[in-house]
Amino acid sequence: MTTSENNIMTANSVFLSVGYVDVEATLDGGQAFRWWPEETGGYRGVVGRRLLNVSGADGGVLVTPLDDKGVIGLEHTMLEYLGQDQDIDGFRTKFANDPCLGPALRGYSGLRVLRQDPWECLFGFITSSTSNIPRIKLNVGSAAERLGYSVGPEDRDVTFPEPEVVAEAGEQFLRDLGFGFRAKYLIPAAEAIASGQLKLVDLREASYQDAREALIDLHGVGEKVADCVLAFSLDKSESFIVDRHILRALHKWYDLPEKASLSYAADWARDYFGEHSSLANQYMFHRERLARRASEWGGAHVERALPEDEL
DNA sequence: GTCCAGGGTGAAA
DNA sequence: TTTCACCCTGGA
Repeated sequence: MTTSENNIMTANSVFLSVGYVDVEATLDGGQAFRWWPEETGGYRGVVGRRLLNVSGADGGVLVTPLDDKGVIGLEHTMLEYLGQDQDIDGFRTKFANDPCLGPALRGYSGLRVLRQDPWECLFGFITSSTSNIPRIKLNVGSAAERLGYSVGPEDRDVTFPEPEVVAEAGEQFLRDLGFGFRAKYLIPAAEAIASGQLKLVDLREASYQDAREALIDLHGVGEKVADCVLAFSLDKSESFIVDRHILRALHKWYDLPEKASLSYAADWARDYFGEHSSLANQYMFHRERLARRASEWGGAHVERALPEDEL
């Protein structure tokens, strides 16, 4: 990873000169589930063992430690977490004239694909099955509060519990926290990782296909969840996540066969977007969400001609 | 109060 | 390939 010399470290915070980042959409937009807005601005969360506030700043982000460990190491940690080594410039250039992404990229450049801890990411997306973001945050947050290690004054200021601890807690514990049927998937997954049967971090070095198959071998991990974990924690920028919203977007903007299944659509998109699939995926998802919100507000019909000033 | 959707998966038809 | 149960929370 290259660290920009324009990053500025002071006693209380680190400014990362990484260009404009939409902190809300990136940290609290469905990639990660343990970032919370603070009344004083920015988002509060834990990365590794560090309790942080991350806020948007002119030309980058400002990272402020909320624990007593100072700023040492934060630059490296957060550049990595924010996916700064991804080929954002190449992506922007290559798809500048794309029917869906072109307009989005011209008016909007603040999305990043996070590089999270693989275990926390896997836990979060197994939990996401037939759920919604508020509930996922509720579930993941409560499990972390009960099982994680405290690194700050608030209940939420905890590290994510190790797989051993989750495995030890057991299925009924998670059911009592409101995980529902997902509890019976999470415990075996925790056991597989705790035992070393599945070495998650090693999948960063594996091919996309091999890593994907290894994840899908876990009960409760299908193609969608696997692609989320691959994109958001295992360095697989060729991963493209297809849910029903993305499928609709693909039909709207591209010449996709009428009756394409989710699986077919994902293959098509990976072929089309290549190594930029995960970035394309985030921009498409965000654009679709903005359009949906706009229509829910009873406002302008933005389904077809998306006004660039709303991007 | 009821109804329903929510960034799915696995098993059975 | 399609259908259905699986849990449960918040909003309509």
